[in-house]
Amino acid sequence: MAEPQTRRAPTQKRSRERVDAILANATDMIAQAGSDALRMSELAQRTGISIGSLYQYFPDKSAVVHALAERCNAESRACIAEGLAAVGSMEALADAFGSLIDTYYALFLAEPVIRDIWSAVQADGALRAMEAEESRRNGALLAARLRMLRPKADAARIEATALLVMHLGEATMRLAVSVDRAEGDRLVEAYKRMAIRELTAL
Amino acid sequence: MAEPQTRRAPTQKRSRERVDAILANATDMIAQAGSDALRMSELAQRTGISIGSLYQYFPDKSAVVHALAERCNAESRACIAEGLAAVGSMEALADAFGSLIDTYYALFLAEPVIRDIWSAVQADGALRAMEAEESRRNGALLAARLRMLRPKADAARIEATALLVMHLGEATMRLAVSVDRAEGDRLVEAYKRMAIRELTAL
DNA sequence: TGCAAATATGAGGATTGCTCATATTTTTGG
DNA sequence: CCAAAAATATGAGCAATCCTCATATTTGCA
Repeated sequence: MAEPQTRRAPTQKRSRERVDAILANATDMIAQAGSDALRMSELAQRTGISIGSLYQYFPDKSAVVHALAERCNAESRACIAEGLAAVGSMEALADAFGSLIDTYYALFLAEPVIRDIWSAVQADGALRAMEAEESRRNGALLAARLRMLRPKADAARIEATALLVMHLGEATMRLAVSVDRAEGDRLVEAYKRMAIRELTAL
Repeated sequence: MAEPQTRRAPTQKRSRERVDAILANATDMIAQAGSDALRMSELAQRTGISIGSLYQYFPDKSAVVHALAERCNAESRACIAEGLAAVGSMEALADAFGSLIDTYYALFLAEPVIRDIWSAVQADGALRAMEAEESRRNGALLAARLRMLRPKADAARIEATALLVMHLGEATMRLAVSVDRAEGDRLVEAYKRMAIRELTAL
């Protein structure tokens, strides 16, 4: 573990502010020109620091993208954990899952840059693996609830279903925000129907 | 249309052979070292041609990846078109769809490099858009059949469902080939159940 | 055969991630 | 309060890589 994203732990206040400024500027750049357009030299210039200082905080470009992705992941992880926290029945799970998807979708719509950050992640081999891990973690979260609610069901099947449902949820979001709003809504609705039916059928 | 992937149309036999050799070597390189490791200079060297010649056939690196992806897309497009060709009832559609997925899955398992080519596509902004187009085309193929079989159903909903089912099929494949075989099989089975249920419910 | 068009070549221009020797600022110890 | 040491900042420049273009070679054709 150690320090996967920042080179030196930003202990001083100035350091933390600087890391925040770097990430904010990186987000702006990606939002404005797409994930392909993130240039380390420009990022340093925008932040008002030298290229060397930028590399003092982030060991490489990948780490900047990683940090951005980690923020998104943390946010959605929190959504998921909170949404599933107090679920005690299959009906409650279906409801919770449905509003979870709605929240997640709203988040994607409100922050279109999330999609571009995802693209940036996909462009980097190491980060793709990290993202797969994240998917698996979210699947495990859902699987844990399902095992509680369906103690008789086959554990492996629960595991696979939970992973699939989460993974396809992400895929649906990315598709939904890339089409016009009305169709995006229909896609999300269809996904919710499918997913909830599959979960309750376990 | 014109010539989206090769700079000059390979009219002479030598040219066609050369293009094939380039693509074969590109496939090998991606298979061996991942999609990040495709170097134009190395590709030229392996093929036994100069870097300049390589650029005579492909306007840029993106075009090489595009050509590879186009081959995969053509193959799966053919699968889909063939599989859905003679479908006359909803039951037949369900069957056809099921074995379509099986075929597609087998293709992915047999050619793991397909996944890496997909990664390479994702790493390029323009190619991502191309891939979205492809997804939409496949969705349209399925939607056409569905409109025949369900003339009363809402066209927009059919459209959205078909697109979603196709898109999630691709997402499922990518996930399934990245985990161990037994779990991959379970994921594909779960997806088939979900998708067929959603289609027949239209 | 001889000329024109097509094709091949690879040195080098341009871009960009990243390093490292040096300079500056901050902290610490007396 | 000062000097030494530690931490941080700087940006010229290295290395890797994509791609161009002026030149050389090969091919097709009259």
